Amino acid sequence: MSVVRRLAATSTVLLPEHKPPGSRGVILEAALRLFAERGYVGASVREIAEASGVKPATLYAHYPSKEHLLAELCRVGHEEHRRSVRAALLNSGTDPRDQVIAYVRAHVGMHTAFPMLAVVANGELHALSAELGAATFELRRQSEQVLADIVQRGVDRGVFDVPHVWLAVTAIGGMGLRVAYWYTPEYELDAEQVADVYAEYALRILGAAPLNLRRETRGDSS
Amino acid sequence: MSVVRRLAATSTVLLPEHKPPGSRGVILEAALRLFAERGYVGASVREIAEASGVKPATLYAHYPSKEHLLAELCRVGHEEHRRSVRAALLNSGTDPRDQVIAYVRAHVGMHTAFPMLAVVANGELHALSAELGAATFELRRQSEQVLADIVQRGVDRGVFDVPHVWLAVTAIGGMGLRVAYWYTPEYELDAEQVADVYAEYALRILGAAPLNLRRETRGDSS
DNA sequence: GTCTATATGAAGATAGAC
DNA sequence: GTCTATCTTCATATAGAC
Repeated sequence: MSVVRRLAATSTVLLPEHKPPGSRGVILEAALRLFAERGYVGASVREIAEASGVKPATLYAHYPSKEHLLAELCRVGHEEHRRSVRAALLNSGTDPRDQVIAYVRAHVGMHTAFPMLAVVANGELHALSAELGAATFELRRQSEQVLADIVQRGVDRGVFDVPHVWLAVTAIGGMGLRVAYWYTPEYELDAEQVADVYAEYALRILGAAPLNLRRETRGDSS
Repeated sequence: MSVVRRLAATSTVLLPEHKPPGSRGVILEAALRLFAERGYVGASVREIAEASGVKPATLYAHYPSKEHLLAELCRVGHEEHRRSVRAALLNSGTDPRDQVIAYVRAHVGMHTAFPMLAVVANGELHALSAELGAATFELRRQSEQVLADIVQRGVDRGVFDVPHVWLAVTAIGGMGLRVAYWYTPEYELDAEQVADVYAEYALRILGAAPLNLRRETRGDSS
């Protein structure tokens, strides 16, 4: 028995739209939990099968290999991330500050809503072969670029003021990534509140005029 | 062959003071590299032995088990982190802003100087049994608490203004942790510059009056 | 699709010579 | 301390009946 869990979350949380029907979906969900808790290499096909209520051989009727299970989870995770960020940006207007708020709320929201998916998709991507991982890797690169473009546009307009654009992107992206490891629904703040606070921190990193929480705590809206 | 490396760094960087003399040290360093690149479960005793230039059985003359190798690396990593933060705080005076700068520079500096050690000590700690991991886990808890105390003290003095103290700690700590995964000595900024920029971002998260980089870019020092 | 049974290799660890 | 040789268990994956 280990001294610390790899992540705090205990429920799998894989949406119906992420999950194929029947045994295929049950197996995928079991793999998600075990990959998240023990890592890709540390979770065995036997364990995944047992957690799915089938025998190990049955698994190979649905997925050609354990690696294909990981590839599907990485793909689903990054697609959920992209879907969430895109939807948020479509509702955010043209102000770079609003766009950062939208991006960070979606980014953090994905990591609180699907912590296991985020841990696996980000933290186990390296275990995929070039063939199975290339598509997902490209999705990840694009997600970073979207934020970088927003930040750069804000800098160009004089709305943001940062010592280094790319380091702001790594800082904002990195603090959001980590949320998947410690967040649980039992946390004193709910996911919305965490996302709001992190969005405020992102704006502060960017040297942007405060929009959000400060309005409530100080009453000095713009 | 994988599509992405788990971390960008390629050199092991284990200081003489971290490393026992003789074969014991060579084995520890080989384990560090392999645990960092493939994870604890993904690196085999055979590989570690081969990378050390010894046979697998020889390894057991120095460490009672593979898990003991990981335990030593986790301990060394967290002790280096504590040592670095302590030294920085002893030179930082009593102003919470200076203390945050000192903490973040040391925190980020540890993650740029010893990326493999940081990745293993943080990212593989969960693989340790309660018995072997308890001491290291306590070190990690204390490190977080040190930052939390600094932030709380700044808030109490009215120097910092944050919507949520603990979320500021997770944000600042988390963005620093991630540095170990992407930083290499070939990066366009050197480690000092990265640490400085991240310290500035931490101050901004905390709503502190700018001290550092702004002075150089704007000339409005306090 | 799911099973039983198993092939094949690699894992962590140990015995005992030198 | 280091080696050769090996024990035992577990890994991923497959064959073929139902």
